Amino acid sequence: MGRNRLIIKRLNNPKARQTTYSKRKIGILKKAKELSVMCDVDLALIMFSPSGIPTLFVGQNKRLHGVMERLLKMSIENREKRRNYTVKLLKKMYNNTEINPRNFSLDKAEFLKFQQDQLRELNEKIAHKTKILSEWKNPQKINNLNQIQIMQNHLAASLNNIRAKKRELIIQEKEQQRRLRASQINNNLFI
Amino acid sequence: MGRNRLIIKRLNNPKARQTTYSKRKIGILKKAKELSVMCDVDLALIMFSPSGIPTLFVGQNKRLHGVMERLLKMSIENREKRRNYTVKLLKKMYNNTEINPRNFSLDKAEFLKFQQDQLRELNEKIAHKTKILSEWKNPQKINNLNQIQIMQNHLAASLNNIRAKKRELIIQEKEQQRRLRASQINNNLFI
DNA sequence: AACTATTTATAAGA
DNA sequence: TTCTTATAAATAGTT
Repeated sequence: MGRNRLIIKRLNNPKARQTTYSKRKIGILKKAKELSVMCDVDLALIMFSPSGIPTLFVGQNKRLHGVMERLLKMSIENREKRRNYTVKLLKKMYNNTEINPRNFSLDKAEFLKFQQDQLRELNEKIAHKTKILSEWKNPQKINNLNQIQIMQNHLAASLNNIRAKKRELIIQEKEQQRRLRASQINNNLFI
Repeated sequence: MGRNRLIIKRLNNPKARQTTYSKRKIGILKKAKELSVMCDVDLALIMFSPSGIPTLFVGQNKRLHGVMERLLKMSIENREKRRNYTVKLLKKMYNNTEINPRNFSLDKAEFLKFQQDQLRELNEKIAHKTKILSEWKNPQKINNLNQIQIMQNHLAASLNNIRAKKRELIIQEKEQQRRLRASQINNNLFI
């Protein structure tokens, strides 16, 4: 394209490489955007520049978004941490039985099923917590008189507690300001 | 481009959308390949066609490969079809250079990893919800004065709401009892 | 960062 | 889908 026809191979001149990257990056991002809009396509594009700066485009669907963003943030050192986290999680799932992370491919089929159960269970937990949270945020939605009484008592207690905490924090803040002023006065003595 | 200038917006005609996707997909894959080769760039591109068929390109560095493959597993049941399709497409792009299909195969072990990621994500969500819930249950644990004020207002409002709801429920209950008595009296007339 | 001669991509038609 | 071709768009080299 342009003044010359290029053969597609690695540009050896670093300056030319960077320049071409800058230009073509804009080009391909535009293409990605056009494609995702015109054809209503779920699309993700991620690039790491020659100098290591990442560029990300995600079109339409947000399901890809989280994954891509995590990928983007994931630096090499995090990757190790992440692996350790996964191993820890697996251990937990196996009731703290010691497992060799390199060996858990033995009973794949069964483990797959086990994981599916775990996923289902976690999803149920989330749904439950979401429900409870919504009751805390909008307690008037509760329809049972006993539960309402319990919640009312709790809310009243919480309100008292939080007021106390607030007073405490305000006193702390004033005390801090007093000390600050005192130290400033002391400093002035030595000027 | 081509015979006409198009405005970049969603093509409403499904046939045109599919056709344009087919053409532009080849185009953007070529661009991705060129960019990754010429500029020695780590690049990944994933698309889901209007009909749901995923296409993947990963350039240069293999680091991205695993993550991108896991993305593809979102529709693991279409695996064989997709694999053949992608290989065919790539062969075409690269002048029938042989491609090792192994690079595009997705097996149980990899799906397992994908599930692990999902598990991790769900666990993070649960942890987050648990934290928020604990703040609702014990608001005095919050240590930020602004947040405390917000929470206090919310608690006070909730308390009012729940008291109103309680009164409402009590009135409803009394009304119900009154009706019950009334109907019993009516019934007695016919005994 | 702009320009422009050329190459490349692609919309429409077959 | 595939090919053809007129035309729009991208971009290599230059300033």
